[in-house]
Amino acid sequence: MVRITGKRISESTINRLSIYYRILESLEREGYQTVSSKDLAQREKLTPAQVRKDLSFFGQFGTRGLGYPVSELRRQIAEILGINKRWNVALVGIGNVGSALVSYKEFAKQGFQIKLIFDNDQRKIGSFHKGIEVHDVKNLKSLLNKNNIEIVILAVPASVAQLIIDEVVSAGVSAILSFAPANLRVPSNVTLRSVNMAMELEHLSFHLTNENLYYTA
Amino acid sequence: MVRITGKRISESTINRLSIYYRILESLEREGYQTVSSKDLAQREKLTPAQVRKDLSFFGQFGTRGLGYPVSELRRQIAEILGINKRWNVALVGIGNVGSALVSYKEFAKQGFQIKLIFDNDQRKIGSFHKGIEVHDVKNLKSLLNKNNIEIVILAVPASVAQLIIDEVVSAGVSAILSFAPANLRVPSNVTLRSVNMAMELEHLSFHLTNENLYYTA
DNA sequence: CTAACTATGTGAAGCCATTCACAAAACAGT
DNA sequence: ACTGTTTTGTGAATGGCTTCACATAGTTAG
Repeated sequence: MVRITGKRISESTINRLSIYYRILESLEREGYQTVSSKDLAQREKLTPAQVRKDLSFFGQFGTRGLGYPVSELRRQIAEILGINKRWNVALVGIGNVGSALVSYKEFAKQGFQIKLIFDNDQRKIGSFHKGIEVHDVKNLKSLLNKNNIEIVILAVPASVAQLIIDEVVSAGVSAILSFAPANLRVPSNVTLRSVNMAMELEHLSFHLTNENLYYTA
Repeated sequence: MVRITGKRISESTINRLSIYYRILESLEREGYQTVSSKDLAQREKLTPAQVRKDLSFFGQFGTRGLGYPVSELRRQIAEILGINKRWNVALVGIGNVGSALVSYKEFAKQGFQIKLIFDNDQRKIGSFHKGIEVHDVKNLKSLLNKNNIEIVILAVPASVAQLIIDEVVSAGVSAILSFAPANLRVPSNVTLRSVNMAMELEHLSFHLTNENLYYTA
């Protein structure tokens, strides 16, 4: 899908970069100086070739005969993933899921800073969550622009998700993370990631339901 | 990966079954009797061939020249996904994320019933959430067995996630949904789905960071 | 400095999911 | 009943991701 200097980078490769990043964080804490593609692969259930191929899309980071420099590679992956900078995030919908997300420490740790919260419930508008004021969703577009919001997190009911997405897109935001249990559409220049917990559970129940049939050759 | 009567079913096919299911729910509400693979595909951005191939793994549900019967197909997919029955679910970790999950109505709607909650915080143990008592995680294994828990949802810090997974697995549970931002391991007979919100955001920041380079041929 | 070893980087091969294309089957109108 | 149209179901072709395999290059020990 994605190309960088002429090469196509698959979504799975990006996923694995996130995984490598976490492993490298651990290795750094554990005091390792270098790590081989073999060791890196063993920590997950991947092949060494996969690790090398993934990294090769972005440059040459290793030393033959020695492996990859742990700290340096971690830094490089952070740069590739864009998590070495700060991102301005807005959250739409401060119900159960939204509240949990505001308190989710992992976000801030990685540079994702929630700057604005929106809701359409008059009782919530004006209240504060973790020091952030809840704004009326009517002012969504103008406030997104004024605050240079780059990423929007959606924690709203499925029924209104598409409406809000359209507005967010028209405000020029091109990265959206949705928690609505709905199938949503965005233009091709916008990246939408969708976490659908119901779908995850359906995967599990599928496997539970069909586990005795997996190998019915 | 998965085989049913000799055919390999990919994870993506299962994902799409969930999607078809939601579309069919809508179509049913809208009063449609039948739907063609073409119409079904158009609602998502899929090809008609994809829809037909996905369904063909599980049987023949359509009528040539006419299409698929909406209600009947929805019912059939529900059966394939195993969401026509009730599942006993336990939740481990009743922090921010855990609390949101307990209140998440979509779960119950699909037959996923949270029967037990666990935590290791003495202040939380004995309290109630939506009518469900919080138990000491020390009693995890015995209570999972006693209550015939089939699915476990993990909303615990990354640092303890693997420990709890190991215990859950040893209790005989073979379906786990984790919200811990960690890379986790399970035996091959256990299905683990992992929702890692930090990874989702990293995807977004990758795309934001590299969007000007996508087509640098 | 040399020899033996280790591990990267990458073209080629293999494999798996998606798409194509068409025969088969049912519908609809006459 | 017949003809033309619609749409499924599926083997074959395609395309893309993963794995293989090896040349290359750097390390380590003597």
